[in-house]
Amino acid sequence: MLRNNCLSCAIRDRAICQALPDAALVQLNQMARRRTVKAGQRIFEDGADVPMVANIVSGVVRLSKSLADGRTQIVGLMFPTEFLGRPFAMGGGVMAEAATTVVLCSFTQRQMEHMLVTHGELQQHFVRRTIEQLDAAREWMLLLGRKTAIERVASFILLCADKMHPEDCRSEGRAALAPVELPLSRTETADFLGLTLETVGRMIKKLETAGLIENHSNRTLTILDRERLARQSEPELP
Amino acid sequence: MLRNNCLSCAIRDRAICQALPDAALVQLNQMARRRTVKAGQRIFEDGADVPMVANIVSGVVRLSKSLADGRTQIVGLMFPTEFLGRPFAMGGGVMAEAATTVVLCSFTQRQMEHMLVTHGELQQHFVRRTIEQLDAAREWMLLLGRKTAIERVASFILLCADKMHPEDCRSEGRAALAPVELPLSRTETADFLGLTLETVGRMIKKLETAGLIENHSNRTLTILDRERLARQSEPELP
DNA sequence: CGGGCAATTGACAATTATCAAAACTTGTGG
DNA sequence: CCACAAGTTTTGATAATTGTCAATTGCCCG
Repeated sequence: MLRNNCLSCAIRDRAICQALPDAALVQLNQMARRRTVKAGQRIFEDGADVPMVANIVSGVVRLSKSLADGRTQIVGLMFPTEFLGRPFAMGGGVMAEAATTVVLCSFTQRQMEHMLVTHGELQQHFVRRTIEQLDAAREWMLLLGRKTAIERVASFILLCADKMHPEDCRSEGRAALAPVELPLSRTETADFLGLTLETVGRMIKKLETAGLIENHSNRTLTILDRERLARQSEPELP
Repeated sequence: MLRNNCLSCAIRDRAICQALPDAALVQLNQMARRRTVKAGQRIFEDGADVPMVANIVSGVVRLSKSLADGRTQIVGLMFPTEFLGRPFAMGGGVMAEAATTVVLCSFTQRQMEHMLVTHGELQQHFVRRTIEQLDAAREWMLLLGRKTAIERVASFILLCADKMHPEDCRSEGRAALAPVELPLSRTETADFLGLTLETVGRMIKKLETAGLIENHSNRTLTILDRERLARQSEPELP
C-alpha cells in the first residue's frame, strides 16, 4: 500500500527522484512521508532526535544562523524541487524554518543514506544539488561582502522572480511579467541581505521611484523593467 | 612504475584518500600528478580545458569571485588535506589561486569521477568534504552579513591559527602559542572579510593595543590571549 | 643602498544603522 | 461587514561605522 504516489508527484522529474526509474520509485514510496509545515514553523533544528531529509514539494524554506546576541543571517532559501538535509553528515549549526507554508516529502536520514548508497545515479544527483547549494552560498558571499544596499535588494528581487517563475527568465525585454511573491517579510529580507529592514524598505522605494518595479501589497511586486533591474543588481563591464 | 608514493604521502590519512585501503592506492598512484604552484599563480579558472581536481598537500589556496567593476570577494580558503575541485559538476564561477606556494596532488576530473563511482567510501568522504565546505561558506555568510569589522578580523586570525596549528586549539588558556602565519596580504584579507585594507589594518592594531595579539612582520603575529580574542570574534550570551 | 610594492596613518565623506513615531496591513470577533 | 488590535512597514532625523583619498612610512630584494 502506497502512502503517496511518487509516480504522479508534482516534482517527480525535477527533484533528485528524477534519477530513479519508475521501478525504483516503489521503494521510495514506502519510505516517503508527506508533511505540511505552516509558515514560521521550525522544520528542523541542529541535533534533532531523528535526523531527517526532505524534498521540498511546495513553498519556501529558509536556513538561518545566529550569533548569541540575536543577530541573524539567513544563509539559504530553498525552493520547490530542492533537497533539504544532509545525508552522511551532521550538524552545520543551521536552523530550517518554513518561510511560507511548505509541503515536504520527507525521509529519515538513514533511509535516504540507504537509497543513495544503493542507487548510484541518485547519489550523483545529490552531489550535484549539494554543489549547487555551495555555489549559491558563494554567490551570496559576494553579495554580502561586496554589493551595495541597492544592488543587494535588486539581486534579491531577481532571485525571487527567477525561482518562482523560471519561465520568465527567458522571455525578452519588458513584456508584462507576472507579479513576484516575496517569500520573506522585511525583517527576514534584511536578515538575508545583511541589512536593516529600514534600508531594505528605502531601497525598494528607490527602485519603485526609478520605475524599475511596482510595489503592490507588502509582499507582492511587479518587475517593470527586468533589464535595468538586472543592471542595478550588479555593475556592467566598462 | 609509480610517479608518486601515496603510501608515504604526508596527508595519506587526512585527505579523502584515507577512505581507501592500501591496496586501492596503487590505482590512485597511477593517476596522481604532483604539482607545485607558486604564490599568486592561478590554479584553475572556470571552464578550463582539462577540468581537474586535487588534494592540497601543502600551502593555502584561495577561491574568489568578482564583479565586473573589480570588486572581489574571497569565498573560500583551502588548507592542506582539503579537496579542491568538483567532480560531477562544472563551473561555479570561482577562480582558484595559490595564496602561498602550494603543492597539489592532482587528477583529471574524469579520473576522479571514476574513482568515486568505483569506491563507495571515497564517494562518501567526498560528500562529507563538500558539506564541510558548505558549512564553512555559511559560517562566513554570517560573518559577512552580521559581524562588525573587529569581530571579522578576530575571527580571521582565529581561523588561520586553527587551520595552521590544529594542536593549539586544545591547549588551555594563555600558554605560549606558536606564531600565526597569515596566508593573505592586507588586500586579500580585506577581500576575504568584506572590508577595506585600511579597516583591516586598523582593527589589527586595535587588537594589538588591547593586548590580545602581537604583530610581528606583516604576515606574522602571535596570539597573546586566545580566550579574549575568541570573545572578540563573536558576542557571548548575556 | 636604493627602488618598489605593501602597510600605516590621518582627515574627511558617505553609506548604512539606530531610534522614534506615524501610517498602513492583516486578521479577528462582534 | 465593520471596528479594532497587533504586527509590519514606512518615514524622518540623527549617529556611527566603515569607506575613500592622499601622504608617509616601512619592508623586502635585487
